[in-house]
Amino acid sequence: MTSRLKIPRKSIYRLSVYSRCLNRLLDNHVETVSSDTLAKAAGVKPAQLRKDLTYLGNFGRRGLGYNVAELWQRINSTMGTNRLLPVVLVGVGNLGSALLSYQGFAKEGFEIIAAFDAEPERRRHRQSAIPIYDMNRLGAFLKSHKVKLAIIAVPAEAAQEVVNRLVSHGIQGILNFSPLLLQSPTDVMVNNVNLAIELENLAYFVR
Amino acid sequence: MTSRLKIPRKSIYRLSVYSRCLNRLLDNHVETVSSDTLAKAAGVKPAQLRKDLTYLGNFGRRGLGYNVAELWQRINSTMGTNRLLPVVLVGVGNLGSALLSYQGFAKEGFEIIAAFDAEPERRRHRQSAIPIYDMNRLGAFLKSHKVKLAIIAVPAEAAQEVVNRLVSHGIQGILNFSPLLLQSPTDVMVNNVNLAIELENLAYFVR
DNA sequence: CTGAATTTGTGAATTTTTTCACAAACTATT
DNA sequence: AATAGTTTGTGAAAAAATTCACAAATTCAG
Ligand SMILES: NC(=O)c1ccc[n+]([C@@H]2O[C@H](COP(=O)([O-])OP(=O)(O)OC[C@H]3O[C@@H](n4cnc5c(N)ncnc54)[C@H](O)[C@@H]3O)[C@@H](O)[C@H]2O)c1
Ligand SMILES: NC(=O)c1ccc[n+]([C@@H]2O[C@H](COP(=O)([O-])OP(=O)(O)OC[C@H]3O[C@@H](n4cnc5c(N)ncnc54)[C@H](O)[C@@H]3O)[C@@H](O)[C@H]2O)c1
Repeated sequence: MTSRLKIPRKSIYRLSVYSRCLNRLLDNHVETVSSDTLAKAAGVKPAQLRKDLTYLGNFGRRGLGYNVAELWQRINSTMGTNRLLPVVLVGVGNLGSALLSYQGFAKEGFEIIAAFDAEPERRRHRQSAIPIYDMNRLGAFLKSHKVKLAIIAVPAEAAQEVVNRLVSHGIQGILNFSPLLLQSPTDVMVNNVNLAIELENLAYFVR
Repeated sequence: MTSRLKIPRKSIYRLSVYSRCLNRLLDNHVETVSSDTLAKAAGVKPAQLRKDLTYLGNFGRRGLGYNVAELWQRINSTMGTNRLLPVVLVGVGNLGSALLSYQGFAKEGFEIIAAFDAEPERRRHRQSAIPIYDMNRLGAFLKSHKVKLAIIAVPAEAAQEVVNRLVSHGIQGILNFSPLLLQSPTDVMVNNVNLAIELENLAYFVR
């Protein structure tokens, strides 16, 4: 299938997981993998894995399994994770600083190319190759660089205003850490990471 | 319904969201709210909100809506978020430090009562009311305090080993930040927070 | 080359989740 | 107390997601 088939959101999440499992197989120089083995590693049922993969075409070999390198390649080109994607960060407080100094993003396909804060001077002591700018430079920066994704780690009170500014400057995807439901146009996607809700969920099922 | 009905996982997540919306209504001294209004605030359809609430019993008033205080009370007692829940943190690096200094958890019903790190002395300079212990004190601590939940923010290489230790000392719910799928007994619940996967997801749907 | 053993790909069946749509219950107004 | 207007609660319908189960394709051992 060369046409761009609509892949369900949940499948996209799982494809990311599969890709990470494949990384480890590649590291171990494993050449082929069956849906059974890969599914176990990814924590899903084999039939689901196979169904997910049909969105990318048919390229498994019956009786043998999938070629690890090819599968990896297919998933990553579908997900667009072949190239390093630029991201901006807004809010360099406790959490933002941790994100800034995190080396893992590069390995996972992302690069925070700049950070912004209402009080950048307070943040200057943090040594880092990534520049931290004042918020008044946000518009110009987003205009000159073609960034589509942003992470916001500002206090809840400021989050909606920051979203509005990001949206007005063309940001299309936002990862939000503030524990607040943010309003945004339908063509701008906001993914929320709410640690308290995750903990609450654990607490409920634990008893 | 007084019997403990099984509430679906997705409903539990949404109940957490509703609870947060209700907090704001309480702050504003709003007394009643309709499913329509609350659903809009929570970003769901009214029918879904009502269906979710039926797991808690019937206590809306037709023609009027729900009493905000009562609804809040019912959700929170179902979720067990009336009392402050103790949590331990393992790994006080960049991310763990941010979590430790986060004041927001208390407001959301959780309290990090202790942190553990393989190199606690490196972490001592961080001033905080929360003690940071060496890993060899983990077992004794978990035995004396009755903690069921843990957050792990250690490097990926160490994550599985930490899970094993936590599980062996009776931890039943784990919030995992390492970008790795961890093995655990079926009666121990692990929720993963994987920022790279969230970003990848955004990136895909943004283009 | 043969036959047993694997493993994919996928329609169909099943399960889960969401949405619809409306009677019943209540409010508010006059 | 009658009427008009809301809003819940919920079966039933629809949609979405998962799982089953098996024919077809291929491998592999001898
Ligand atoms: N720290 C955590 O572990 C943690 C955990 C869960 C959720 N969160 C959420 O993440 C967000 C950040 O938390 P934090 O602990 O890093 O907070 P923080 O107060 O340490 O940092 C917030 C930063 O945002 C900057 N800021 C404030 N208003 C701004 C604006 N209008 N524009 C740009 N920058 C602005 C501040 O200068 C500060 O540097 C909060 O919404 C918090 O609720 C944090
Ligand atoms: N920092 C981020 O923004 C970020 C973002 C996404 C994911 N993560 C993940 O979160 C985890 C922590 O990230 P980080 O940046 O804070 O790492 P870090 O290296 O700054 O901190 C890790 C801490 O864990 C401690 N540690 C190591 N081995 C241990 C063990 N066996 N037992 C107990 N403690 C041990 C170390 O002493 C250190 O203090 C990693 O798995 C990382 O991939 C971090």
